[in-house]
Amino acid sequence: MEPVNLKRLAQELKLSVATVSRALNNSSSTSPATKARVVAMASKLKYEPNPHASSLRRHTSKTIGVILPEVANPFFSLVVNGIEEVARDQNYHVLLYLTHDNYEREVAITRLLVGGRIDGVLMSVASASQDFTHLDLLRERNIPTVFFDRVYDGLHTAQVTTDNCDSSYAATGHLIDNGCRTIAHLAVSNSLYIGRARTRGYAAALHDNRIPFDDELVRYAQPSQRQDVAMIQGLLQRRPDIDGIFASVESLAMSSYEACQNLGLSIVTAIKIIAFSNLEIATFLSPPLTTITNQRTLWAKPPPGYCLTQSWKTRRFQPATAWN
Amino acid sequence: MEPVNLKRLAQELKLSVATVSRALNNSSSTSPATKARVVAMASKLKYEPNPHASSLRRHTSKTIGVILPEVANPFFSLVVNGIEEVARDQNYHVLLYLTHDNYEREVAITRLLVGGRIDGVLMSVASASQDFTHLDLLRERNIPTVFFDRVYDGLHTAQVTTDNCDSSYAATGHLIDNGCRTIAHLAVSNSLYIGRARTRGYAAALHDNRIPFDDELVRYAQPSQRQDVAMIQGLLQRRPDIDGIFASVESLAMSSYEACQNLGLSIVTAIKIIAFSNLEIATFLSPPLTTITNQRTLWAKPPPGYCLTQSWKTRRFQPATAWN
DNA sequence: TGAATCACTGTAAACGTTTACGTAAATAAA
DNA sequence: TTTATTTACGTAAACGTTTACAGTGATTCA
Repeated sequence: MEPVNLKRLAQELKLSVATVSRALNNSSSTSPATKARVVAMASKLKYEPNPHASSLRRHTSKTIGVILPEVANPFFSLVVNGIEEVARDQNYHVLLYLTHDNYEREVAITRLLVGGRIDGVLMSVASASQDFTHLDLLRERNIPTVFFDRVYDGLHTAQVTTDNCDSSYAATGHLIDNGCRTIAHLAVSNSLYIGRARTRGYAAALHDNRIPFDDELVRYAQPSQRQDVAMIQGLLQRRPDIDGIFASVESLAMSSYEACQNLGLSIVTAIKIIAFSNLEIATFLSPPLTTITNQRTLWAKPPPGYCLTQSWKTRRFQPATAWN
Repeated sequence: MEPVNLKRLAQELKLSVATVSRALNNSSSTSPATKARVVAMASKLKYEPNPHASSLRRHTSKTIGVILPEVANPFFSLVVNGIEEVARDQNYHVLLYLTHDNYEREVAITRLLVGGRIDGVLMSVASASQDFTHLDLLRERNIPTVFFDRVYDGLHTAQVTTDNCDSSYAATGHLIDNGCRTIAHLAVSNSLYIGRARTRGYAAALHDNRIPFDDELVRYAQPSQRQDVAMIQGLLQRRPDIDGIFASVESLAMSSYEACQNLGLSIVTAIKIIAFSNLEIATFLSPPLTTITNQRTLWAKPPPGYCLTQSWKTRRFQPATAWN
């Protein structure tokens, strides 16, 4: 079985490979007649160009790499959906890599991508990352990079993020307005800009309401969900005065639900929970979870240059809960 | 700025390109001394091989294409997680494509992949597909293909699926055992094997319990979630005798929750709902949703040849609900 | 000593495309 | 008609890697 490539088409049509190639890329200097013959034969033999040959020659792959912590998470699911959709519309391909918040994995993946496999990178940094030198390689090799959500502010590139500090301030304030006085903050990482921003908003809200900042109340995500639950249970047992939880990611909210259930603590009555989340079915949770939702924003056109910070709008307090 | 490729390394080391290539692929016939020199220089210059050149030459890309209806869905999220993990372990790359259950999209994507971009395809067929000729192209071009969950039984390849008929029989039986007599079945598609199998199990359970099969009670998913809710509301209003719903996918269960809420119908008391679902937080739903869970199975080794049907285990009735 | 083997390296072709350049015929301008 | 221009196509090189093959010393064996 002969392969279907340009050479094959050329033989079949008694033309040169170059002419066939030009005809298919509807270059200007090809006669309409042969162009028609070529496309007819191409569709007859179901010709599909070999992308590796083309990428090698053109130095572009029409492929973008997407590096995420995980995909089993409503927020990142939405992100992947959006990325794939836009990519497909532009005839781009999406290579997906998951770090599972593992630093070594992130480094290994980044290294893989600098060989020319992709034309650009979309990335949400792993929360376990402390050292970001591996990301500098992306700029050294001139690979356009956009950070989103969990951004790395060290590299001077485009980034897409929410107004984390502001939203966290509002979320914490919302708990305070509803009577909470001892509010735990469950954070992802303090080496990431996003983590620091959310903690900053939390602290600012406490300060403006004359509530002392208590270091013991700020806890960080563990490597596994199981450990998260244990950590939260421990915290709630050590500090029975806690009457509010501000979770900076959805999974920590769910772990809080589980911890409260295990301890027999009534959510809403005893402890109110608010979280950054994109869970569509938050209303059907028992009790409904108050969420801060990252709204999807569409870029009408690419940003001018690569050093712009675009932020998501966040819609606050979605949906209505039992206590607000 | 000179590019970092084999030629560059060869110049730097005063060796031929071939020797450098052999040293890096630790071929047998290279002296340990030069091999060491080469890898040292490669890591110094942060050399990464160009995958397109390599793929072109080797006729393999170490890349698999994954074609899914969507990713914003706990089941497919889990699937993507698993695929990416195994792929990364084997040094493979994952190209992700989403069909959004759109037939034309699926055809277009399939065509894209036959040009040699990928070494194999993992696919869950779009529910809107009626015609499967586009999939035959995959076999014509000898592209290894594995269908999962929403399988296409026309092509004689490996497929991974749940014991749909059996699980549906059990799920429907579970509703009947709990007193339901008028059970609606919300299905995805009847052109897909999976859809037919699930409906078959539903019908068999009715039959074995001497409940007549009622065509009006079998409804199919609509293009949008909003329309699903409207469809279910319509059904429930037309047929107030419905006391059970068997949803063949999670989103239809969630739409049922919404429909019941809109109509003021009490789930559990008035209507019991059971669904295929991988929603981890199903217990936290109000009321908890009874689910049939697709358990993840690991293939210890690839199947012998490509015409084996491997099935998932399904764990039934997870988690415990208020009514069972 | 000569032939045979071995370890290592270089030469060159190939993978399938794209594209600068050359060339021939056809057309336009003189 | 001759000359310039255009149109359409072919030739060949390039992209970066792999690999069959050949070549070169060095070592081994007879």
